[in-house]
Amino acid sequence: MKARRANSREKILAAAADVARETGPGSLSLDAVANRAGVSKGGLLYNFPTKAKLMQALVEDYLREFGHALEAARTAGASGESPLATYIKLSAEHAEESKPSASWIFSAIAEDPDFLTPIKSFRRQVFERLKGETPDLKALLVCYLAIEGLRSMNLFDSDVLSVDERQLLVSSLLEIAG
Amino acid sequence: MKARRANSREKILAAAADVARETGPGSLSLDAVANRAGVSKGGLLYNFPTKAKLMQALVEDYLREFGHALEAARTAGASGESPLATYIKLSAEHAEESKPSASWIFSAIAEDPDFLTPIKSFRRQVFERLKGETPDLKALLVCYLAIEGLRSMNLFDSDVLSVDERQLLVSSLLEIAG
DNA sequence: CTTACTGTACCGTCTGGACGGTCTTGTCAA
DNA sequence: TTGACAAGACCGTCCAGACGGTACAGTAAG
Repeated sequence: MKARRANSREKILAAAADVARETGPGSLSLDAVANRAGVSKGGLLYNFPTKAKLMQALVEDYLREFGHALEAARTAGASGESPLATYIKLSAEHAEESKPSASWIFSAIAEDPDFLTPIKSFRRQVFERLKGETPDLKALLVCYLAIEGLRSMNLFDSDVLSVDERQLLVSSLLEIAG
Repeated sequence: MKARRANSREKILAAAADVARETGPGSLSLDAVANRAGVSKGGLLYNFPTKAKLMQALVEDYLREFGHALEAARTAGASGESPLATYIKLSAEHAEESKPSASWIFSAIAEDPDFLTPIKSFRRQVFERLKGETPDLKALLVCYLAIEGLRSMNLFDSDVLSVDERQLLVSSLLEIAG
C-alpha cells in the first residue's frame, strides 16, 4: 500500500483543509495545497488526479470518520443513555474541537454543488435512524436542529456564543433529550 | 418604454442571487450575472465597480432587509408575545420562503471571508438584545440555536425535515419560548 | 523493474477589470 | 420651440493573470 513518504495522501488532505480555513475557501488552488503539503504539484496530481477527486476524498473522509465515531460512541455509550443523547454529546465534542473543523466544505460546494448530496444523504440517514429510536419527536426535532445550529456556528467560525453558553446549551439539550 | 435606469441595480442583485443558487456559488462570474440580469458586463461594472462591491451590496441589502422586518414584526407584534417568539416566527417564515434564499453567501465568503464579519456582528447584536429581553437563558439558547439550525438547513437546501416536521419544530420552539 | 514521487515547462480556458464608445435624458439659452 | 450640450447609464471589446490540467524527464527507495 503505502511506502516511504507514506502519508502523502493524508498530508495533502490536511493541507487542503488548512489552506481552506486560513486563506478562505476561494483560495483553495492546487498550487497552494501542494505548497502547503510540502509536495510538488506533480505529486499532488499523482495522488489526486483531479481537483474534484481531492474534494471527494475530503468529503468521504469526513463522513466516514464521523460515522465511525458515532458508531463507536453508540456501542460504548453508557447503558440507559438514549441514542439522541449520544448524538448530542458527540456532536458537541466535535464542534468544541479546534475551531474551524470543516470549512473546506465551502470550497467543495464552490467547486461543485453536487458534493452536498453525499453529505445530505448521510445526514438524512442519521436523522431517520434517530427518529426510529426516539419516542418524543418534538424533543428530537428541537435537539437535532439545535445541534445543527451549533455545527453551523462553528462552520462559520461564529463567536456569538460564549463557552459557558455553549455548555449550558448542551446540558439543556441533554435534559430535553432525557 | 421603461426606465431602465432605476431598477438596474436591483435586477443585477437579484440576478446574482439567482445565478448563485442555480449554477452554484463557484460559478458566480460577472459575465454570468450580467447575462442573467440582461445587462452588459460594462453596465454591471458601472453599477458595481468591482465584484467585491457587488457582494457587499448583497450582504448589506440582506442584513438591512432582515433588520427592518425584525423591527416591523417587533412593533407590530401582538402584545404579550415575547421578543423571542417574534424572532422565531419571523425566522421560520423567512426559512419557509422560496427554498434557497441566500446561498449567495457562499459566493461572498469564497470571494473574501471577511464578508462574514458584518453578518457575524449583526447576529451577535440580535442575540445580545434577545438575551436582555428573555428571562430564561436556557430557553433562549435552545430556541436560537434551533433557528440557526433551520437557517443552515435551508441554506444548504437540505431536505432532511418534512414540512410537517418543520411546523412541529416551530410550534415546539414557541412552546419553549413561552 | 516498479512505485512514488519531484521539477519544470507548457497549454487552453476563464475571469476580473480597464477602456473607449454609444445611446438617452435633462437643461437651458436663443 | 428648438437646437446645443453636458451628464448619466450602459455597451462591447480587449487584456493580463491565475487556474486546472498535461507531458515528460529524472530520481531515490525497495
